[in-house]
Amino acid sequence: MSPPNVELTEAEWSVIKAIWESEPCTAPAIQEKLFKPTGWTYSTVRTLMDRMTAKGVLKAKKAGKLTIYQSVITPEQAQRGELFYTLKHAFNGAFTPMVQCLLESKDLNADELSQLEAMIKARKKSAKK
Amino acid sequence: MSPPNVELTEAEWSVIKAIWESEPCTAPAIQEKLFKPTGWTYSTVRTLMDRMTAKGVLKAKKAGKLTIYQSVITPEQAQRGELFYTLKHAFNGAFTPMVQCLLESKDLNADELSQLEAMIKARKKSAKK
DNA sequence: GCGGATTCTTTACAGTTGTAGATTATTAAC
DNA sequence: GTTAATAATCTACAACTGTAAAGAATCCGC
Repeated sequence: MSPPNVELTEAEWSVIKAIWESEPCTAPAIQEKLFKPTGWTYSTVRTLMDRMTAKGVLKAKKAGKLTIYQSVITPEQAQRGELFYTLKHAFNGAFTPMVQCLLESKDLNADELSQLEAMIKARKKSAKK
Repeated sequence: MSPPNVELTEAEWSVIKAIWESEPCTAPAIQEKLFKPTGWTYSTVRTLMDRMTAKGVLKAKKAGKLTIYQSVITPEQAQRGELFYTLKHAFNGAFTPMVQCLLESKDLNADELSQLEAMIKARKKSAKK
């Protein structure tokens, strides 16, 4: 059934990041992890997780009385989803301007820039063949 | 008052893009422009524009009975806003992985890659000094 | 098997977003 | 001046989001 179309809200991002770090996991465990940064109660986290399950980005299985959750999408899939959303809406799908905007906005040091260069070189090689 | 915090929804992106192309402009004009791709009625477009004005991304001025709209943010500001949102949520603020994800996802041709390389080189130069 | 702890379920509610109809005001044209 | 066109205002409403309380179920330890 192909990777589901990823569209995560801000709160859902927090949740799925916590899940990725410790799946399979339960809602109470995630709530505990998120409590420090967000202050969310169990109800809140549970609601989010159930909605995400309904959306297809998580899957839930009952083990006795516990509900065990797992992500259906990988971080990479989710990241790509977000990035493509932005690419499409904000940049009309134009890739180069998007990178340019990034380059101009962030204050990158020489190291980071070199790293990017290396990445591009590598890419060139593999693409070319 | 510094550039307002930009957070545009999907529909709002459509609207502001149309506005950028022809501001200052009226709601009927924008509705007409958007009708082809979206099918939105005047009411819809007008509501969006007024909400955007309330949010501070547009400004409206009455000229007789007409309301004339203008954007308060530039495309660059809006793009940066989106990009930073994604950077923060999906990539925990890590720039390099974000570019990497882009490089891996899109099938870029040699030309595009060279262009990126050139951009980085230019950046290096100006950053270094 | 009772009681406290843990987890789950149900319900709620305010704010935002996408969408638009109905009604009113304004204006330009006769 | 009356009318047709244009534009504006007001109101609405369902879906989605962020947030959570209240109550019910279950389980562990005694």
